[in-house]
Amino acid sequence: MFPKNFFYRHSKLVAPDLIGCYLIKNNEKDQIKGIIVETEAYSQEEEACHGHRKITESNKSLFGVPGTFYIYKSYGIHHCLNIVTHKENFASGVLIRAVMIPNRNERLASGPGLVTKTFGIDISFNSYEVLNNKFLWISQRESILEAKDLIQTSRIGISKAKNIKWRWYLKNSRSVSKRVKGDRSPKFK
DNA sequence: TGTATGATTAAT
DNA sequence: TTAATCATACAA
Repeated sequence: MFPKNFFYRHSKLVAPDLIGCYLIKNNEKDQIKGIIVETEAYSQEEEACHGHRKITESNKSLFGVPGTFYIYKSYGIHHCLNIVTHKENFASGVLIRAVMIPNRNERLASGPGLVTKTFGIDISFNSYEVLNNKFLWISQRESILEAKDLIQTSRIGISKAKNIKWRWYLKNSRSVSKRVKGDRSPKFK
């Protein structure tokens, strides 16, 4: 289980800790399970965060209780899944960018819009609890990951605060959306 | 009321 | 590199 205050920390601390954890969804007849291999942290104090400017109807769940979901629609097409972190009434969260198949280094969903598409996650999960959730939840990873297992780099697809390195991914995973130059992990075919 | 713009993806 | 696509934010 997660420590009591796991999500009550800065998003830049929670994001790397979510790598290796399981994202699980129960459907009527089956269950889908993946290992999180890529995350990004966002926080009110920097410009790329949706809540940097002010609270609105669409971003208000990002200001919610840590340990709940923040889901938004991107480019009018894709849903993106976040876990709210840090503290209430403060915009902060971790974007789940890629997930791989458990026990096999194979692609399940590489890209935030594909994660929600693969799992069938839409806005209806917005602001629901991450733990103690019967339909969609996250469970703790089984093994300890060390810093050498992760690559830390800058976030993708943003126009502001590009210098901040708040993106993490599992080294050697075939299910990452984009690798840094020089990372020679085998590409998924 | 009008316009610009994404925490993207897939195809070129 | 670019089109697709649309709700939202913000200006006027």
